[in-house]
Amino acid sequence: MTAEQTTRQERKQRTRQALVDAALRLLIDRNLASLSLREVTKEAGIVPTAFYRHFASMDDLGITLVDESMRTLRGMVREARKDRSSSEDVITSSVQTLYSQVRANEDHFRFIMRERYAGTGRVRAAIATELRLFASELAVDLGRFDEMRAWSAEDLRMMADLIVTAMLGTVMELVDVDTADREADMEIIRQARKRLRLILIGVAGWRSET
Amino acid sequence: MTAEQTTRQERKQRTRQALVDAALRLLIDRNLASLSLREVTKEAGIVPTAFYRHFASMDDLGITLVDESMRTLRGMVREARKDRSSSEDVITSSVQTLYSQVRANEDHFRFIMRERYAGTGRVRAAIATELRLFASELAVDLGRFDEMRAWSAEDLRMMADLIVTAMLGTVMELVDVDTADREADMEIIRQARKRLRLILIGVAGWRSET
DNA sequence: TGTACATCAGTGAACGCGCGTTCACTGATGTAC
DNA sequence: TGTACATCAGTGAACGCGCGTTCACTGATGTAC
Repeated sequence: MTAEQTTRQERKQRTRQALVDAALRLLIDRNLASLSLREVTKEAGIVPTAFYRHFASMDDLGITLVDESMRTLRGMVREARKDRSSSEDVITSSVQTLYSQVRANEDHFRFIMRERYAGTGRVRAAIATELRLFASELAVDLGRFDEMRAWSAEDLRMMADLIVTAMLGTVMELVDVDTADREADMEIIRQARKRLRLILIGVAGWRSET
Repeated sequence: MTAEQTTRQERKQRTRQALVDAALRLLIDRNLASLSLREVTKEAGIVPTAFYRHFASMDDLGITLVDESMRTLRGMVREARKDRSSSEDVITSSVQTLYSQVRANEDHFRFIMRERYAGTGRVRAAIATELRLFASELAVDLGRFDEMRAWSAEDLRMMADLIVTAMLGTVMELVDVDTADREADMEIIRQARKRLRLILIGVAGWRSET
């Protein structure tokens, strides 16, 4: 009734997002390779042929999903940096940030975890590249801590990989569809903290061989 | 020419194995959900309808693949126990065992890594159960070391999970199809050793909170 | 503001294809006598 | 050893279905004058 005008461009963008969201919804308990173009368009409420107005192929949509999900992941790190400066316990605040970010963007995290190894071709490669970049940034961050200022780049990188792997393990536990028991969340968080703590003790005692 | 008699039962078993092997071959760069019954039978050299003489469904074949692959994994641990007693360096011998076992059974390890998160329903559940069992056994093993005799069951379990996760990460690196550069193997092994060493330093310094 | 034309997101019919599954069958192997 | 019948792994035709993709279309929005 009010004069809200939506441009053709705006509505196209909205349909495109509807396709992305529909795909993420359908990917909750499936993987990309088993998802058909027709299913996605049906879920999004458009006709199959209209898909091509937005993506060249399902593979193309997959890349878009990687991009969008990775933006969420990077947003999490930004969030973690903020929280870290406001708290004294690095472990507790990092795990807490991880938890709230995962819960707020379950679909994105689940998609990345699932396609990381299962994905084919470009999608898998895109995730691998992004995660490598992600670990590199973390390594740089770690190098700023007093305890690790003297570490070699390689050791920092190993350390970052270990943390990323442990964190992704926690993400998987949180995002697992079969474990819908939300009361178990606190237990998962507790384990995540313990795991990080053990790694940090290892770090404190680390003397490189090389 | 020589009187080699093969029973009907033997030949049936052989065809069944041909189906399993065909599936593993096709799963090198795909996941189970995207594999069709007709593709498997074609690769195995039989007619599609004959599939049902051996498996009730593709899901059923999937469970068989999990069983067979997990037998390989358990075989690896048995091998590791043997090697360990003959060497003084636990880390070096364990990683060496892991390496040779992965290289000798690439298809099995790749299948497990891929379907661990990507798999649907029964297959995914079967892998999760087997890996949990696997970590439990490792926890018991760890409890026998002098340094960890006083550890709580929970701490031992966390420790085992951390090791399993790190090891599976190494397996994935080794088994990755995109990284066909076999000269990089030694580098992966070196990193795996470093990672384990850092974890063990953490263990040495560990004092439980609870 | 009004008109005439261009753009283009979404439609709907149609295509050929591979899919899982059914069914009646074949013919070699196994078994009973 | 020889015969008659039973078993059953593998065959091949047939089915209905959902798939990705093509194409000509519609009608609302955008643009030029």
